[in-house]
This record gives sequence, structure tokens and C-alpha cells, in this order.
Amino acid sequence: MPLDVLEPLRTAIGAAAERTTGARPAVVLNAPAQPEHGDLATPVAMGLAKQAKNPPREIAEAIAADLAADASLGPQLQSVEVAGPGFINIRLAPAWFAAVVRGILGESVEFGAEGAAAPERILMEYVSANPTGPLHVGHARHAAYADSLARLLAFSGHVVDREYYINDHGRQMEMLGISIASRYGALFGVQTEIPEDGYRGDYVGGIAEALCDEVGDRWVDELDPISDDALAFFSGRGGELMIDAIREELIGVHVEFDAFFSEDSLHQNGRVAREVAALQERGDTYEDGGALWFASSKYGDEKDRVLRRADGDLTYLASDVAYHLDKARRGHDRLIDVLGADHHGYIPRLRAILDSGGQSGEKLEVSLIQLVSLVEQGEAKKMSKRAGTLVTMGDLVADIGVDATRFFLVQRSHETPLELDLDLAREQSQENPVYYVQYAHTRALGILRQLESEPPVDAPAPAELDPAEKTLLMNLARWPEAVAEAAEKRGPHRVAAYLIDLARDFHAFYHRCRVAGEPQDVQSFRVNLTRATAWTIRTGLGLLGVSAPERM
RNA sequence: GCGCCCGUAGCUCAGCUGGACAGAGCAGGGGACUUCUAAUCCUCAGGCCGCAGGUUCGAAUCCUGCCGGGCGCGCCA
Repeated sequence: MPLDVLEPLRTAIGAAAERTTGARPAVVLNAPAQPEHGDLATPVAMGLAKQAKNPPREIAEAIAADLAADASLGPQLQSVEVAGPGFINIRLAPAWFAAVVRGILGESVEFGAEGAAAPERILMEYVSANPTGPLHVGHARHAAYADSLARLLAFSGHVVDREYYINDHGRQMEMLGISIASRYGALFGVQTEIPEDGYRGDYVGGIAEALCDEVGDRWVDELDPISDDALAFFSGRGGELMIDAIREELIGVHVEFDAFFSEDSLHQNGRVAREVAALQERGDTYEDGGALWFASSKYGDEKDRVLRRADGDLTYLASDVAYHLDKARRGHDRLIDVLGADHHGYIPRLRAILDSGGQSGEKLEVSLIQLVSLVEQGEAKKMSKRAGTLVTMGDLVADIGVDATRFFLVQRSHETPLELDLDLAREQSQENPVYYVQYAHTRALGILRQLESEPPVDAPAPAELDPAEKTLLMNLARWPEAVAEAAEKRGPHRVAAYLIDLARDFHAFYHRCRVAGEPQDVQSFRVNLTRATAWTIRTGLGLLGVSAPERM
């Protein structure tokens, strides 16, 4: 069970409302911006005013009186007041705050974990870049977003499988093979042309050298013109090396997968052909203009789509029929595809595939990631694969580090285009919010290092609390809610925002409140508060794949 | 033309299943280090929350229309 420290209060308020008005409302509790509005406030009376046909203030007064008399809360409430149009403002006693800290530190499962209302088995697919070149900053955003979301969902109690779909079939792989073969030939003095849309990056030469180490001059005599066997070797083995490199690079930014699923394997083992045939048997296809069409509009797509071109080649969609049905049949409750925003129009046909195949299209959920653009010296940086001006994920990480890269990329909602100022990212390395959060963590550990012994978790509350202590604790109390919301809304950026908030409150607490050397009860409470904060920051950063250093 | 996303402080963006005077970081002004690390804190300044209507006791948040920007609408992948 997750610990939601506010839940008992919500329940008590709901019960009080029911006793006084007969209706049981959903209770919203907020920490007011104005300290004179108390520690917590609820607008619940305003919502009840209409159906109860009484002025909101009157209802609020009744609920407040009932609440104040609630024996189960007695020692934890300091005061209950009605203010404004009918807000109920609650001031909590030190005993409540002490109970919260105790709850956080003494919980049997991790604080804030397993908060999902209904745990699901979820299959996430993300990055899935062609193995024809290194990952660029767009992939980096996908990776940072999806990996953080996966961690978040798992933390919330879901079972998450992570998969990378390798687009290793078709023309672009041949291009890669030809490009590598050309560079391979050059190592032996054999000059061949790299086609117009071939790949020219340095990495191509690197792969050629690696393959040369593997097979020596085995293929030198089959390069001009290139033989089928040679092409198969250079595309196949080259793609494998490329995927290895991509996997390594992702591990470097703490992004790992449970499986790498090859598109080409679906063709090799006949799955694509079988699934297309099954589609035909179901009567969801037709021929027109020499092509085979998927009648996806039957399932809500805006128009039908080609499965097999007039020239006999299967389209990318045909692979997706096999792949998505395969995924859907593995028994997950939900499939999450993380795709670029330009794939928006692709969603209805994916759902159509599932519906046609007897799976539910509803199972599929797509997170669309908006574009990352780079700005350098005040101008949009033009990125082109052809011109070799692509900024790779590796470049970015080398520039600003893994922690800053991940935090930067996941700090903003995936639904909004991200403009990343390279100069700023470099220069601001020290000012980057990630350091702000990390520093709060090291500060907390610094305090704890001073101690000779740990205080008991159930240390009694001091008679009075500093406002900074209260603010910090109220924010800690929000953690389970923040996690649950971030998971439900598929928005890991909320965790980043929460952590910046928490770090700010902790820094303020640090400046106002000494910990070591205070009277016993004060010190014990503050130590426990510090422990709870350190734990929460470390956990939160972990959900973002960012480290929580002990010293900086 | 149709679909999706975005439009909030000088800049980059949070907040959007409606709640009390709109937030953060950066940039700008002024302060705070014999004290658990100043990678910090405090403070000041800075906003027709794109525009116009509507719903509501209450709208940055919901609805409609418009304006501006991005992306997509292939027998490409």
C-alpha cells in the first residue's frame, strides 16, 4: 500500500461533510500560497453549496465545527477556520507533522511507491531508431522521456517491459551496407562510389575497419559490382555492429531495454507474410491498382493504406502488422509506443491493425514527443544528416554530461517543442537546475554525516515548528501524489518540477534551521526531516536516471 | 483544406480532471559566508496567462470562434 499522508485528513473531511450535508464529496486539499490561510485548505464547501441550497460559508462553518470535534484527529489539529467565500483552512499541530515524518521513514514499502490505482502489465517501445547511424538529440529526448516514464510506471507498481524495435529491413539497410562496403574497399585501395543517399559519417569508416578486422580481405573481389553475398554481409553485420554501438550509447545514459526486436527477423521467419495473409482471409484487404490495400478505414482510419506495392514489395506497414500483433498477443494490458510527433497520423492505422487482428486497439497508447531544436549563438542550428551537421546524443552528453542531459531533456513536457540552447547548456552547467537539486541532496547528507547516532524514527515532536520546517514537510507529503500524477499523465517532467520545488524548500530550511546541536527533540525531528528529504530526492532523481551524489 | 501540438515574466518553460492576490530557472537591482559545503539563501523589479465570446459563486485551466507558430496528411521508412 502506498503511503498518502493526506488521505486520513481527506477521509475525515469527507466524513464531516457527509455528516453535515448528507453528501460525500471528493475532497481537494491544497497547501495555500498565503501562510495566513493555514497549512492546508479545502474548497469542498463551495462545491456542496448548490445542491445543499445553503450559502457556502454556512456549510463550511458546519463542516469545520464537525471536524474540530472529530476525536480521531483531536491532537493533530491546531485550528479549523472558515475564510473567504467558504474555504476551510486547517492548521496542523506539531504532532501531525511528526506523525508524517514517522510515516515516511517507517513505511514498509518505499515512500510514494506502488501508488497505481490498478497495476497493469505494460509494454513500452521507444527509440527504435534505424541502425544506420548514431543517435541524435531527438532520439536522446525520446530515450530520456521513455526511460524515465518506464521507471516511474514501475515505481508506481506496474510491471513494465522495455523494447527497442530495430528497423533493420529494407532499403536503408542496403544503403548502409553499400556505404560500409565502399569504405571497406578503400582500405584495400578499391574505389567505389557511395550513392547519393548513402551514409558518409565517420562511423561508417569505423564499422568498415571493424569488419576488416573480422574478415580480412574476404570480400575485396566482390565489391565492384557488389555481390549479393557481400551486400548481405555488410548490411547484416554492419547493422549488428551499429545496434551494438547504439545499445552501448544508451547504457551510457542509463537507458536499458529488456529486448531488441528485429524487424528483419519478422520477414525472415515468414511472420509478415503470414499476418498479411491472415488479414486477407479476414476480408480486411483488397487489391487496387496492382497494390494490396489494408481497409483500415473500416476501423476508424481516415483512409486505407497500402500493404504491398504494385512492384511486389511489402511496405513498412506490413511489418507493423506483424510486429504490433506480436506485441499485443504477449498478454500485456497496455502497449505504449513512444513516437515522434510527426507520426501523429500513424496512430489510427496502428489501432486498426490491432482491431482487425482481434486485439483491442484501445490497448495501444501513443506518447508523441515534440521536436527538439538546437539554438547556438542565438540562431537555430540547422541539422542535416547529409551535411554532417547532425548533433548526436554523444555530442550532447560530451558537452554537458549525462545528468544534465537527462534532466534537461525531461524537464519540459514531451508535448511541447523543446528549444535547447547549446551555449546556455554549456555555460550554465553550474547553474543548471540539476545541480541545484543534487546539491540539496549532498547538503542533506552533509548534515547527517555530523551525527554520532541516528535518532529514533518515532522521536516526539518539538512544541513548535519553524515555518520552513512546515513548508518542507508539506512538500514531502505531496510526493506520493506527485508520483501518481506523473505516472498517470505520462509526464515525468512533473517529477523534475517537484524535485526543484523540494530542493528549494530544503535549501530554505537549511538556512533557517540548524540541525546539529539543537535541543534533543528539535534535533531529532530535523534529522528525521532531513533523512526523509534526502531519501525523496535520491529516489526522485533515480526515476529520472540522474545520479544523486554524496558530495559535490 | 483537414488532423494533432503549442501560444503564460526580457529568455527557456512549469501550472491546465476550475478554487483565495499567476510560479520556477536564467537574465537585471539590492543584501547575507568566524555557524551542518555560498553549486546556497533573502529581497526588489518584471505578466491584458495570444484575442474575443460563453459556462460557473469562481476560468491560465472547461466550451466556441478567430489570430500566430510547429508537425503531419506517400504504392517513403
